[in-house]
Amino acid sequence: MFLQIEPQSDVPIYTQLTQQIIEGIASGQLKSGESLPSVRALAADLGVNMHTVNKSYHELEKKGMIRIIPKSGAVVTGPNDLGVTNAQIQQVERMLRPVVAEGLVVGLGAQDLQQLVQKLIKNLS
Amino acid sequence: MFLQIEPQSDVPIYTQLTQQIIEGIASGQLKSGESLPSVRALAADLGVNMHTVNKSYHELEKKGMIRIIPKSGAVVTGPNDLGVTNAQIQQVERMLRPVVAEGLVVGLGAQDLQQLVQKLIKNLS
DNA sequence: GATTTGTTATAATATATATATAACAGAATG
DNA sequence: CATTCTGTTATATATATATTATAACAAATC
Repeated sequence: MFLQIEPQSDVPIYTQLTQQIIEGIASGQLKSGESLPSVRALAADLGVNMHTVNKSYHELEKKGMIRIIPKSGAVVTGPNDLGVTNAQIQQVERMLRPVVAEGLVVGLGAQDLQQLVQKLIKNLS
Repeated sequence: MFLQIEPQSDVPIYTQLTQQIIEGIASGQLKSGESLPSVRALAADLGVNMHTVNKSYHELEKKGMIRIIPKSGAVVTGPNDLGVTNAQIQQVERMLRPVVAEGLVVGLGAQDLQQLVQKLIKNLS
C-alpha cells in the first residue's frame, strides 16, 4: 500500500494508520468495496505488530469507514448513500473546533482558514 | 475562570486546558495582556494537580499564545503583530488535514466543510 | 519580611501504546 | 477435504504518557 508510518512521531502508530487510510479513501486510492490487506499482511509490510493494525481497523470500523467481516477480512465502505449522520457531523465539528480556534489566535482570518480547507480538499480528492 | 474539564475524557486534562484557553483567547474572553491564574490557583480551582496546569501553560507558551514570566506569572500574548509565521500555518494545516479527510469520507462536501468552519468562527469570535 | 510565584526534583500510580506468542475457530482456497 | 488464511481472544512484557503527591528553592510580589 501507500502507507508510511513514522515510528518516532508523537502520534500513535495506530492513529497514523487510521488517518492515512482515511486519506486514502478520501483521495480515491482506496475505493468503496475494495479489500484492505489482512492485519497480518499489513503489519508485516510495515514492520509493526498485528495488534497495532487491528486496533486501527477497529477504529475505522467504529467510524463507519470500513466493514470487518469476522475471520475473513476488511472492506472499504465508502460514503454512506443514506447521507451524513448527525453524529458524524458532530464528530467532525468536535475535531475542527480546536483547529479553528488555534488558527484564529495565531492571526488567521476567516478567508485564510477557508483557503486552507480548500487547499486540503484539493489535495485529498 | 470559564474552564470546564472532563476527567473521564480520552483527551488528556492538560490538552483540554490548552484547547479551552485557546478558545478563550480566540473568543476574547481572555484578552491580550491579561494575566492567567497561577498554576497553583487554577489547579486548586479545577481540582487537579499543579503540574498538569503547568504542562498546559508550557504548551501554550510553545505555541506562542502566552508568555511565562519566571517566578511571576503567565500573560496572554494575543495575535502576533508581525503576522502569522509559516510554522504556525503549517501547524494548523497539519491539524486540519485529518479533519478534512474524515469529513470528505463521511460524505461532507466542500460547502459543508466551509459552512462548519464559518459556524465555528462565529462561535469563537 | 512574609507570601506567592514558577522551577526543579523525586516518587508513586494508573493508563496507553506497542510488541511478542500462542491458540482457536470460522472462512477461503486448492 | 485438508491446508492455509482470517480475525479473535488471551496472556505477558516493556515502554511511554498522564496524573498525582510532596518537597524544596529562589526570585518576584506585597
